[in-house]
Amino acid sequence: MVTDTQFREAWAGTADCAHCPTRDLSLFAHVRSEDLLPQSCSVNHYKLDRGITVYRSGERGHDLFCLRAGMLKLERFLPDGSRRIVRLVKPNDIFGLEVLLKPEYRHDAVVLQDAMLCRISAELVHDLAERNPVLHRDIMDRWQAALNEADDWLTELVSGHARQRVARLLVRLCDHNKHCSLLSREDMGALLSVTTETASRAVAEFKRAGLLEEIGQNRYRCDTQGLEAISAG
Amino acid sequence: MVTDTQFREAWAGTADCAHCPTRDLSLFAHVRSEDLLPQSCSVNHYKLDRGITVYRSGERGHDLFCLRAGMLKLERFLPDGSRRIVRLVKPNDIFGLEVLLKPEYRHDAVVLQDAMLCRISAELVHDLAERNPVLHRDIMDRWQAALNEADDWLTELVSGHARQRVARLLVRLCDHNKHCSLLSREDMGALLSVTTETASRAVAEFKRAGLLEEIGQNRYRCDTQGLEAISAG
DNA sequence: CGCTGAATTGAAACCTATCAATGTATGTGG
DNA sequence: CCACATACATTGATAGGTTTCAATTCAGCG
Repeated sequence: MVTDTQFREAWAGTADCAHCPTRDLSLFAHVRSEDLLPQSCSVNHYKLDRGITVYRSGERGHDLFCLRAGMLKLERFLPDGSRRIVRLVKPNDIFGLEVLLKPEYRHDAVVLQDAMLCRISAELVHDLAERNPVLHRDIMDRWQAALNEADDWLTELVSGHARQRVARLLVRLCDHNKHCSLLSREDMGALLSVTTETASRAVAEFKRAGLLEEIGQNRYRCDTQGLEAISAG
Repeated sequence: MVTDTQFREAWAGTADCAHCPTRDLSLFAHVRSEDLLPQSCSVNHYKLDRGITVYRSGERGHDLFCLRAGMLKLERFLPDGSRRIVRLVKPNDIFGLEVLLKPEYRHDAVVLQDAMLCRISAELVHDLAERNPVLHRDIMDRWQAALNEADDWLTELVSGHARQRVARLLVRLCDHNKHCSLLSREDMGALLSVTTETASRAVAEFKRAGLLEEIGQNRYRCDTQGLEAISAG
């Protein structure tokens, strides 16, 4: 987990939520601006490098997070030690919501791409919700969003042949320009319930077929049409 | 879906939520009793037979449900027509929560074992929440419960060999007496991402090995220890 | 008693996991 | 700057598991 010391080192400033450039996309979109002034709304943000674990499953904690940039994975461990990624966190997603109910995290949260994130205490959220009942709805929206994502995965990413799953994942990773950064093959495996080698074979095959074209350091241009054709079977 | 006519036929009475025998386990556990009197809290309950579809994915709706007895599945369809079960609903679980945010269901909800359920309008929940802020917390608890279930499935039921998955499912289906009713092999397949035949082979093997002993019409006594050994690999 | 749908079983083709080896990029110390 | 170590990706070969397609058995029901 990130220790207090590490948080201090990774500290990137105090957030000014009332004037957040992406406030409309944040959890506090509908909270009154006067409730978000720094004196009553204390939120810090941090820059965390790839590989850092923000929190671990079972660990006690009172903060939830909003990812501003980069990417994270939420993962769980099985009794036999194997690992499964259950969600990817993208910019403007909230993670660690579970601390609103119980001060304990339910996943390991690990940075996949250098991240910028806001740390928000559960207490603050509860206080704001009391004065801004509309926030309850926004919180529920976030919960539903997480559930939708989980359901999507259950339907799309764990059924069908390995190459279909990999293709579906790649399509999901693409941005609006059809560009994407790949996960490590091991992470792909942990996400799709296949082995590292199988994930690697599928990716390599897509590269050879020209469906993935390298345009930089782990940046690829994707032939989303072709990949979708494979997704469908 | 269940039409209004069918709901009328399946109608089993008006619920008296204030005196519900399982109120402590219900969504309204912490709502003031005076707010649950029949004149202000209109909830009907229904008896639905196996095979009935309560609602369909994409269908418009304003009611959520609490399952009192029996079992349901929540399923989704993939573009290619294949089917995946993403959750099982057990007594005292809430389903259809998503209508609190948007009047549209996100799964097909189908009765697996003859069910008794309460139908609660989203409007009622919103009204009660306004007067009983504590209800917000209970709603979030339900959302988190659904998410936990989804995550559990993502970690346990879709990884490992087919016989492991079937074994894990059977353990989950067992009640406190180690008794359970099996799903159809087709449903098991849709739930575990394996084919009907593979699910059947695993179940048949467990029967032969004495891990499942038939004690009645689709009722089995399970050797949970043995099944857990198989779950582990 | 035959009908129907579900469960089971068999055999072959196919796919994936496994184990092992090779290739490739990055970073470190001499 | 190069040699080397390390981590990760890729590839190959084989064993093993799952799907597929087909046939058979079984159970409930009119």
